Amino acid sequence: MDFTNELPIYLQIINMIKVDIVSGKIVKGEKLPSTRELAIELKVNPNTIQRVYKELETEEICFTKRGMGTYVTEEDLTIAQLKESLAQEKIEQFVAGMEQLNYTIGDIIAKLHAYGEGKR
Amino acid sequence: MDFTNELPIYLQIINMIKVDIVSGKIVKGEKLPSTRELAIELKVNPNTIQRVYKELETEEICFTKRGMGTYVTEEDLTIAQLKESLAQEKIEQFVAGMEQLNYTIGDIIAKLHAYGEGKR
Amino acid sequence: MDFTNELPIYLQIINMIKVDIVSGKIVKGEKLPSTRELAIELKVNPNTIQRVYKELETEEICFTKRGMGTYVTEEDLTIAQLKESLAQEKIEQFVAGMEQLNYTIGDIIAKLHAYGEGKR
Amino acid sequence: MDFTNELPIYLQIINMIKVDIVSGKIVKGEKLPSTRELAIELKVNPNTIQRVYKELETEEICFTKRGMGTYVTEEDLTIAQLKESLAQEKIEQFVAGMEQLNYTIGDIIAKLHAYGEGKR
DNA sequence: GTGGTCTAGACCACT
DNA sequence: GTGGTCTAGACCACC
Repeated sequence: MDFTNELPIYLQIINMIKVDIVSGKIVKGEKLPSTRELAIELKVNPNTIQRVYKELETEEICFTKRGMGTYVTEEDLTIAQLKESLAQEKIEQFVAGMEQLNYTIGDIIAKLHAYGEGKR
Repeated sequence: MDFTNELPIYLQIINMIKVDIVSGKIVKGEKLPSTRELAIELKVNPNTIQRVYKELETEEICFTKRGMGTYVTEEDLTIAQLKESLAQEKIEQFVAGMEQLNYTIGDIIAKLHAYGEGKR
Repeated sequence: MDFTNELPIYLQIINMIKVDIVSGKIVKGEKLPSTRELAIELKVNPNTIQRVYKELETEEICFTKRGMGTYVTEEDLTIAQLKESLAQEKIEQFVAGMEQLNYTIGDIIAKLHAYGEGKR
Repeated sequence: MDFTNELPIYLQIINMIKVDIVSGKIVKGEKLPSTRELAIELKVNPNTIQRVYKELETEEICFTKRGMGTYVTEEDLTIAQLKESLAQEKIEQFVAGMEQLNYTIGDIIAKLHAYGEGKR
């Protein structure tokens, strides 16, 4: 795990954790590593992880038990919404990029069908 | 125009020019700015632009007339192939990202349909 | 201005600014002091003010122009909602405290009427 | 029970006991815990409780029987006055806070009516 | 000059 | 041990 300079480290870590939650690599209710642990693992300052966890908490993706640690929300709905919003973001970026190349949505869907056939 | 550090600047410029060609912002046969001109415009070292033009020539997307400048290819087919390869790259990245979120290709196509409906 | 230890300093500052906005001491669109300025004025670390401004921004009470400063939102509605929520919070605390003393809401209103008369 | 640093601990305890008396949680004539007992329960120095009881005696809210302990006054009037003064204090703080938000007494009463309706 | 990010290290409250 | 807050000081991008 290393960090490109384009995006703030803390946002990259947030995104990484979100993907892990949505993909099921981290399940609902699971305890996240302690701030110090994760800081060492990712070779960043504990304050950076602290910021990550705090942001995830204000987005209600995680919650905290004082003195116990930080945990992924128990709410399936929240996780489902998170998945939706991450997907929506990717779709918008993708479609915008393709439209820049003069593809219409119809074109894009056609190409995806072809791509799906190709992989089979 | 500014450059993120993730990708070498020259690759970012190459990509920018490719998109402009495919999208029709720069048309076939059109003259590109001189290396010095473009270097100043993008606040970049002229050598970087040299490298860009050389690479575009190697890919047969541009050609150079000695003493006259660098021009976009006249070949529609080359441009069409370029468009294809750029699109293919975007698709692969997009699908990979969505699969990381546990979406299948079928899911993705369905969501794109919905997205297309939503924009109409 | 000094800070009691009960509440984190940054929350106290946030609240102070919110009250100033709601009361009209700071008007919509107005520029807030720079992080460094306010830090010196309140004898606090600039990072603490940074945290304050960031939080106010995520609550959409302020917005930031990079290199220009932090400004109060232009949205009257947001400010009105802020006023509502601050008032609501105070009311709930007050009523809870009074109910602890065995006053009903009816009692409370009666006492407030009397208090209003008394001040006149 | 824990104590914020804003107010001297002994004043916080005094207030806690006053509320318990006014709310009826402790009834008139009832014996209060011994200083040592209460000190242990609240994890506080016994001298602090001594001071609390002494102050409550000065205010004639409690009285002491040598060798028997400290008791809540038998006077209904004293308790009623205590209730009044606690309520008055809360009202003043509340109204001051609301006026800081540009609410008039009329506004406040209207909002309390609405709040009462909402809870019903 | 402005805000934004990050590190280093400290102290606190809670379990 | 956990997270929460705060200070000090650094470097960056933008204006």
